[in-house]
Amino acid sequence: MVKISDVARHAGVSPSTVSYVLSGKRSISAETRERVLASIRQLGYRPHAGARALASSRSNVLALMLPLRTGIHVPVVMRFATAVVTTARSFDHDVLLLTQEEGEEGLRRVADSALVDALIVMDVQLDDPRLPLLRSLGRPSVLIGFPADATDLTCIDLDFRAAAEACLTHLAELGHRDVALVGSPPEVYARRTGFAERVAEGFTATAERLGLDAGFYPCEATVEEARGLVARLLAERPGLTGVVVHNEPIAEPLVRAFQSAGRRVPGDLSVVAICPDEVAEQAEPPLTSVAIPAEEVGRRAVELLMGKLDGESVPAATLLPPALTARASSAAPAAD
Amino acid sequence: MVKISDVARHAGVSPSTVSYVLSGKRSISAETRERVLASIRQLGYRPHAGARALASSRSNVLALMLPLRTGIHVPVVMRFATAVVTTARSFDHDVLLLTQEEGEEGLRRVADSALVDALIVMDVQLDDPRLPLLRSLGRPSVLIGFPADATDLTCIDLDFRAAAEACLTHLAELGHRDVALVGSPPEVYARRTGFAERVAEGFTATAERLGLDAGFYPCEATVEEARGLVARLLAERPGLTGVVVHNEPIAEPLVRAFQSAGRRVPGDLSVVAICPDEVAEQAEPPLTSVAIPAEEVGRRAVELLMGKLDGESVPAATLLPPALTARASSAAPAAD
DNA sequence: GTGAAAGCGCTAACAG
DNA sequence: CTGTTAGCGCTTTCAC
Repeated sequence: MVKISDVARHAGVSPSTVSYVLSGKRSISAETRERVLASIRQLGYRPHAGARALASSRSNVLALMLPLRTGIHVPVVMRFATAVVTTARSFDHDVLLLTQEEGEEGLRRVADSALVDALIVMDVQLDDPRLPLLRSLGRPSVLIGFPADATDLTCIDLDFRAAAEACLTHLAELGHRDVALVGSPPEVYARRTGFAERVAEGFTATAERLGLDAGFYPCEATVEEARGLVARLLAERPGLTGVVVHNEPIAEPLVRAFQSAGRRVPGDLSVVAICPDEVAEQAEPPLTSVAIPAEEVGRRAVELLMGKLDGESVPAATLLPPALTARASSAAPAAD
Repeated sequence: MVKISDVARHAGVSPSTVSYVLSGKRSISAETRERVLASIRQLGYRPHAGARALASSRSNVLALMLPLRTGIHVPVVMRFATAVVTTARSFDHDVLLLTQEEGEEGLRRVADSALVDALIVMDVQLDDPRLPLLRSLGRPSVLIGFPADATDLTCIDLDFRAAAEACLTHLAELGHRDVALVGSPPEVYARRTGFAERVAEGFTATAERLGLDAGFYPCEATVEEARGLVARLLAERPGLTGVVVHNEPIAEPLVRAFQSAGRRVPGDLSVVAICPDEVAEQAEPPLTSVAIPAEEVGRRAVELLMGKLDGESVPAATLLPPALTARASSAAPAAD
């Protein structure tokens, strides 16, 4: 293994000079720098990560804890992860993958052992058991999602309340008066997942403000449950003309079920989804939707973390504004 | 930060004794061990990962390089990843996430800097540019998938050739004589992905052996392409009664398209898929399928790697036998 | 069964 | 602008 002293000898300088060339923490004459860089290249030198972490108390590794539980849409998680890794690399950091199952103990382990410098956690519950730990860890962290009490924490997410509002406003502007929210599976609400609740709140509040007839229906993410719910909706709410879906896997099955029941989409029933753009675009018909900006959330989570690592003060809360894209699944309701 | 010398002082022993208690590399009297462990617990001691890596030249971290390109089914990738992380943890290792985009340079970086002890790479092409690097890296690696030339490499995967054979044998035993393979998108074959080619080979060879009429049809993973292909199949192969699908996203759309064209499944047309069990179970009708054992592949990849790290000699090739589960999408062809 | 001490390879004062 | 040197916290000989 080639080490810093080998490079130093080869370039005719001291080890510290090599170190400073690499870190840029003090100015080096152009010629020495070039000579050192040439030696580094020739010898194929790579600083030893462990030695560097020991000497500098910086590992240049971030922890990313991902959810792998039910009710979470996997492709969205992967897109977050990709954005996090890619952005971390652009800051010369690597990413250590933790599963949600590792819980608080996992976070403590990688933080206390100095394996990572900072942490990103996804799928934050309103009353998440990891919160006290993250506050006391002594290492920067960023939460993707908002807990009930975010004191002393840095959070980022799509503004789900505004997203629900945008969906409903869109339907109301088209003239819909009787609307329903088809939500995530009941277990998601049971464990008090922030984004799911915020959608429900935003929906309810906006419906009230706009004076709409509104109902809220959590739903398992299976085709059968979607069919069952459609049957129920048709029976219970004969005047229903607008549906907001916040449950990726069943968005399309739901449309299918309405069509099987003889309802045209968007002729008789308009559907608006909160889901990734690809899901909305691939659907038949393409769905009007508010996108979940996974890439942007992941990228900005890392940027926030880097700011904190550099000692900057960063905003405690970042709510990304929703963007609604009108597609073929929504239109004015048929005149009675 | 509490360090090993703090623990040593607290327990009234030397640092080396603490180290040996933790590593178990030499025998310690029961009483000292208990005393040391108590001190560790009381002080909340965690060995510094970097210091440990520096002193032992072992980081206890594995690199996992995941594909994020088109034509790959994301949920399957996530299940691999989960299995890898979970298994790695059971061996007291962590997992560093790399994206395929980082390529050879990324692998070299984490290996040469001693950030990781060993590497797992997925989505191996038949002629993968990372192969020479992996051979010369001086660190153990395991490939998920088989390249054309696996000399000096350790590989594991489902036996895709046998999987195709199992599908076709199943159809043949039911009495089908005119069959088709609906394959992955053309780009997957263009970049010579091993598993896709092996399915095609296994299909072709088995069809020949069994004397079946057989055709091979790569297909983009979109609903339109699936519909287009069905139209083509109905026109070109009027006698077709059995289809093997190796393309998760369009398995169900394909069935839908056949049904729209008036073909009953499995009455007129039997469908067998190579896909994860959940996809097969969720489909309507549930699909007879050969499962992709993501969990087992991920777990065993880590086990192989651990064996190599321990200096054991492990099998160079591990081909997991396919398991076909008969479901509602296959039956004997209608009598003419 | 336990301790002392020499590094592991790098960074960051300190010194000039 | 550059060099010298003292650690960073741990593992592992060597010694008893």
